[in-house]
Amino acid sequence: MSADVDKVFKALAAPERRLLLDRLRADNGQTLGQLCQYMEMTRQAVTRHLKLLEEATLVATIWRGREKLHYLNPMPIHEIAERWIGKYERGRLRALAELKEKLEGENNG
Amino acid sequence: MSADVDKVFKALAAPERRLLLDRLRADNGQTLGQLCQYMEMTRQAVTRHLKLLEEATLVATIWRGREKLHYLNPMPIHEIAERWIGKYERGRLRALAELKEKLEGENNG
DNA sequence: TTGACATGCAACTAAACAGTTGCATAATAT
DNA sequence: ATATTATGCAACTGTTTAGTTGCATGTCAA
Repeated sequence: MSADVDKVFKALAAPERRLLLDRLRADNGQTLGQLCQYMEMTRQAVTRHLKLLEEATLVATIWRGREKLHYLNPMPIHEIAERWIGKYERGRLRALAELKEKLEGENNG
Repeated sequence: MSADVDKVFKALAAPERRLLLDRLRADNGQTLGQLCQYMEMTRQAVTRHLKLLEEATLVATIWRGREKLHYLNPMPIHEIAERWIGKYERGRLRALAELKEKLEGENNG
């Protein structure tokens, strides 16, 4: 059901791929050709980035004739926010206070 | 103020580094030696992972004598949740519905 | 049915990354 | 003072990743 967390994190690690997601968020259902317009690299390179996004299930595709439409799937990002980042949000202030105290204490002592 | 987003995403991309963060979350302020116990690699390799986490400001360190203490800084994760993931959460259901509709439509048509 | 177009697939290259080994330095303990 | 401990730094290696070029395939339009 949920995409492999590691694939999602790895897919999100490259700014080029985050840009592709941003473009789909702004205008969903774009073709490869359209997405290439924003990218400073060959079509084939863009294809690879999209493949990684697809394998992380961050993007789903549909063929329409000879065109391939790309759709954003926000679920994996949602799941990371819920399950992984949420874990770090709980106790965030505690950790921050602890960190601040330590840093200040060591500097003065 | 806020860490470079790209560094944070890249730092989070490796499961080894996420494990280190998990260990610090469970027990903050550990030394390099302690952190090495959880990792199946040399001390020097762990040092590099910690360096990347530190450069992403996900970890802050203090020297205590010859020991280096490592503290989790949850702020960058918080900021990513707020500024980046939040952007995708807004309109999440819209995007999901749109995706579902497209997928089903094309399969039947 | 031919030409243009949208895309896929594969081989290659260059750069980035993760890990190793070996040696150096500084703090602690005896 | 000396040995031990905790760590840093640098060179090297193997693997992964990002990008390129070239060619193949299928769809659409004239």
